[in-house]
Formats: sequence, C-alpha cells, structure tokens
Amino acid sequence: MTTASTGRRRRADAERSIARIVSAARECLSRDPNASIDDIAKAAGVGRMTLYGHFRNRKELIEAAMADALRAGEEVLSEVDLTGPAQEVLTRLLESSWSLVAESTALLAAAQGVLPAGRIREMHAGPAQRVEDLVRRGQEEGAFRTDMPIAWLVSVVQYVLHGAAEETRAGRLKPEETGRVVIATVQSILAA
Amino acid sequence: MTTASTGRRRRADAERSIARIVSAARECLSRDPNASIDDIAKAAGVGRMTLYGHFRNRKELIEAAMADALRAGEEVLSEVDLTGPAQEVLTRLLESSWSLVAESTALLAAAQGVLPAGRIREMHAGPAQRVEDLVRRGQEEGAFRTDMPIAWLVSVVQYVLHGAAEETRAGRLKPEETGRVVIATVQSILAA
DNA sequence: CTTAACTCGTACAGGTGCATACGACTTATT
DNA sequence: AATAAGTCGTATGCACCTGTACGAGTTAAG
Repeated sequence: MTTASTGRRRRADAERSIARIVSAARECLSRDPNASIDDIAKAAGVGRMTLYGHFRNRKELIEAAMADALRAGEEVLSEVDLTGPAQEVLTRLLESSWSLVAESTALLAAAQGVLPAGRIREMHAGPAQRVEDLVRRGQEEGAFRTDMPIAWLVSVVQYVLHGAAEETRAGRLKPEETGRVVIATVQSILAA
Repeated sequence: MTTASTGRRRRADAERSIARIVSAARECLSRDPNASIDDIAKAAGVGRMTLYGHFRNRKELIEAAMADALRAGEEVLSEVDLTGPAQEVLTRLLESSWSLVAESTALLAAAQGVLPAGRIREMHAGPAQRVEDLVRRGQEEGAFRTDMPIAWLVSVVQYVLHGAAEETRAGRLKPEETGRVVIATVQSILAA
C-alpha cells in the first residue's frame, strides 16, 4: 500500500509478495496473536526487509490482515441466500461462515492490542449490520427471542464460534461434528 | 513457597507479602494477561526483589495465582445447595459463581501461555467435575439435552461467561443485567 | 537493454522484560 | 538484645522484538 497514491505503477512481483505476506499474517496471527514480524516474514517465504518495504510497521500489517479477513467474510456472506424464514437463513449463514469467523478470533485479539477500538468496530460494521438485521427480522417474525439486548444476541454467537474453534483445535470436539454443534447451540440461544 | 520443605519457620510478615502478591497477580493478570512481573510487584506495594524471593520465576507466580483463583472457586461452589431439580441448581450455581469465573478468564489466558495444557486441566479437574456431574444429572432427569457431547456443554458455559464479562467490561452490557442474561442464555443452551 | 522497482542480508539503535548477584537496611521472633 | 528472616535498591547480563539505514544483487517492464 506504499505506492498507492503516487499514481506510479506497481510491479506484478510486488503484488504477489504483498498477497503472500498478508496471507501469512492471517495464518500466523490466527495461531498466535503475538507472532513476531520475523515469524510472519519467514512464513511468507520473504525477507523481513521486504515486508517492511510494504508495511511501515506492525500496526499497518495487522490492519491489512484484518481487512483481508473481513473482505473474505463479506464475500462469503454476500453469496448466502437470504430468502425464507430467519431460522433457515441463520442456518445457511452459519454453515458457510462459521469456520472463517472461528479462525479469525485470534487475529481479532491481535488487532485489539494495536488498533483503537473505534477502528475495529468501524471495520466490522458491514458484517455486524448484516447479522443484526437478520436477528431483528427473526424477532419480528416471532422466531427469535426478544428478552435480551440485540447486541448481546449478536456477540454471543461470536463467542460460541470462538469456543467451538478452540475446542476443535484442542481435539475435544471432532471436526466433522463442529458444524452441527455450532448450529444447534446458536439456534437454542436465539429461539423464542 | 521457597521454604516449604525445610521444616523451618516462616515469618508472619512474609506470609502477608505472599498474600498481597498473589492477590495483585490475580488482579493484574485478569486485566492484562501480559502484565509484567514489575507491574505486579508495584500493584502489590512490594519491591520486585521481594517477589523473586518468594517465586522463582513468572511461571511459578502465575501457577500460584491460578491456584488461588481455583481455591476461591472451590470455596464458592462448595456452599451451593445441590438439592432439587438440576435446572434450579444450575441457576443457583451460576448466580454465585459467574462473576468469579468471568473475571478469571484473562488469568486463564496468561496461564495457557506459560503452563503446559495438562497441568491446567489437572488444576481444573475439581470444578469441572462438579459441573459435569450436574449436567449429567440433568440429562438423566430429562431436563437437559443429550444431543451434544457433555464436554462441549460444559465448555460452552465457560465461553458464554467469558463473553458476558467482555461485553460488560466494554460497556455494551449493563452490569445489573449481566447476571440475568447469563442465566437465561445458559439455560437455553442446556435445556432439552 | 536500460531503468526503476523490488528483494534481502547485515548491521545497528532503542526499548522491554526476565532473571541473578550483591549488599545494606529493617523487622519479627526467641 | 541477638539472630535469622525478610525487604528492597542498584547494577548487570541476556534475550527478544521493533524499526531504520546502507548497500548490493535481482528482476519485471518499457
């Protein structure tokens, strides 16, 4: 993103490096929010100096990784069929996005240590709005409960996903049953 | 714990220091899992060298803080009335322990970075067993669901508590409604 | 082919945190 | 009052991570 505003050209080669770095950042930070710049560069198969050539500091790198994860999320969400009862839409939505959200929790933790809270909320605005809209619609249909704050209903889904990812990683939940368990749990929480 | 096996006496003065250090460790690490030894010593109103006189290294200190938190947990749990339907027992149990568990999540995160996973599980064996027993009893009574692994049902409660603590700390959940929200959420998850 | 962009190693400076060593002062305990 | 235990400052060594500087080699793009 260094030579973005100059109007100058950017070599294809650099483009590839940036992509590999961002990808490696997402992977490393998802495993360990305290992963060092050096770890990430190594994982990207790139020298640390090359990384600094594209990202001035750790903060910029994490922001880019975050933005990339959110972009991937938006992409997945936009392909979900939103027609029909809220219950079913929710199931479809979870089926296609639970693993992505789950894997990004550690990345989010890394971001929280570096970026201001406002910036993070701002980046999440899109996806959060989508989920909130769905919950509200479910409430109006009488399918979802109304005895708790909407903000809580939205966040608790996040925490359940986080937990499922953690349990799966630790081997206490079989990968093939994680999806089913997540969906059943979330439905129980939201159901009226 | 340095002069534990020597059979020698320990001064009352040192006993007080140790208590203050462990208490400060719980408090600091609960706010920031990466709090430094120096931070903890300052919070305890004690020199860093005094701290090292009682705990050889960071790992030993964290283990002591963890043990203290769990001891407090055991104490609270042992006072809960276990008679009656599992539903009601669960409510009583959450009412008296949710805040404690919630506050200890960051401390747990600190421990996970230093202690082997096996040691942590071992320390949690007592409380975990208690909750698991209750869940199993609820299942036998027909009050709790049986379509998910018990281990998941037990852990998801933890994650909900963690989430509630986080949301409350961030000001997105009013402190006076946190208890109610937690209990309602957990009951929805466990109910058959 | 020429040039500018890119890669990447080495080196350095600044900061932080952990852990140990030494020594002097203070306080509980008998 | 005497002694051992405890407190605590200063200094030191080590390891790690961040970010910058310089410079030489490599490669894409015109």
